[in-house]
This record gives sequence, structure tokens and C-alpha cells, in this order.
Amino acid sequence: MSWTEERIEKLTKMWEGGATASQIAEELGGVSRNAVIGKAHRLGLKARPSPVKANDKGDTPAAAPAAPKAAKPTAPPPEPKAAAPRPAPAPVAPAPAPRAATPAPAPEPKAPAASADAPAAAPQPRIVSVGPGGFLRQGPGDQQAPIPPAPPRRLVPARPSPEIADKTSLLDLNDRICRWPMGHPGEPDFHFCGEKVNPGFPYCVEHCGRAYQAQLPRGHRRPPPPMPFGGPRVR
DNA sequence: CCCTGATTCGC
DNA sequence: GCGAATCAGG
Repeated sequence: MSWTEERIEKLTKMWEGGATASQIAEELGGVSRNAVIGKAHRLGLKARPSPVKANDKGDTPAAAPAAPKAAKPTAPPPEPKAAAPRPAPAPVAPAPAPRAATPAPAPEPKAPAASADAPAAAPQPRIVSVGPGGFLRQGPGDQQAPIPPAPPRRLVPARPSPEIADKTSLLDLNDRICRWPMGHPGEPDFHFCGEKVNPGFPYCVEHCGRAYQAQLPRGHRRPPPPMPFGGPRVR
């Protein structure tokens, strides 16, 4: 199997949608979980919570993690000198968010939660400031991703099929309409919700209620809502 | 053991 | 560029 445009798109969408590499691999078919991860990295879209990377110590005074497995670095240059002289990279170190062209902000469950059965109360994002380019800093934590940059592609193909002629396709997505997926990507009737978004969120009010769940105490959890893409395929 | 993502490296 | 093998944490 090769990475065609369609397959890459599906991979990207699902990856950003929070599906696991295994799920994506199964959905795509013909590829392994590793292939998906490898491709995702090559596409530059990693940056997803990794269970193995929760490790983040602000300081470990004496116990340096070192390299427990200095197994096969191609060039193992143990620093003979005490201090490692930095080769001094370019003085200009711009630190723009490495956000590539990611259409979907990948909702983290940290926004104010609207109860699933009472999505009536629309969480109004508090606009704190306006940044250059006009994007708004908002919401708790100010973690909302900036406005997704316009996709670089200028392809405007015809509708794939008449079935979705009046449905919301990927090409119809913009900042103002709900991008909640309906059905499975790749299937003829796959489309997006298309409702007007809950301002400040990538989804409409109803789907915000699905995307952002309150973290209830153990024992009081209600069953998780169905994931986008219909979740893992049942065969 | 199962799962997860990250990384490496021969192809 | 690709992905199996491997690593490493949960």
C-alpha cells in the first residue's frame, strides 16, 4: 500500500481527531500501527499526548536520566571535556509555534465542560486579548490553538458524488462551521456536521457537549459518548 | 501480558 | 520515504 493523497488525509484527520495509531491503521487497512506512526511523524504531525512521555521533570539535581541505552548512536562522542561547548546555533532563533497546517485544533478535554444532557449553556469563551493577525486569546488556559492557517492546497475538485452534494464536505470546512465528523472517512456519505460553531470552538453547541466532557468522580461517570469516526470499527 | 507513542535504521 | 524492530511508559 502506498500513501496516496486520500490515505494521508485520512491519517491526518484521524490523528488530529485523537484516534490511536492502531485505530487509524485498521481504518486505513494494509498498514501497520508503526507505519501510521512513522508516517505521522514524517508528516510533522506528532505532538500528541504519548503515554510514554508523561515524564517531565523540572529538575533532577543529581540523578540525570543520562542515556540508559547508549546502544546505537551512530556517533557516540563522549564529551572528554567537562563542558560541552555549544556550537552556537544561528543567533536568530525564532520560536513560532511549530503548528503546521492543522485544520483542526485537536480538542483537548480541558475546556469548560457542558454536561452531555444539558448542552444548553453555551460556554462563552472569554476574550482576553487580540494578537497580531487578529487571533483571539481566549478561554481557560489560553490554550486554544490559533486560527488554523489556510490549507496550502488550492485543489478544488468536483464533488466526489451526488450523495453528499448537499452535505458538508472537508472542503466546506471553515472557522465558522462545525467540523464534527459524521460517519466514517472514506465512505461515500461521510461528511461533517456543518452547523454553526459554538463561537471559539471547532464544533457546534451540541457537539461541544460531546467533545468536552466534565470529569466526574469515579463511580459517577456516565458512559463515554461515541467517538468521531464512529470509533473503532465493529466488524 | 496488554496497550500506547517514539525512535532508530536498514531498505 | 517507508516501516519493522525496538524502546519505554502505563
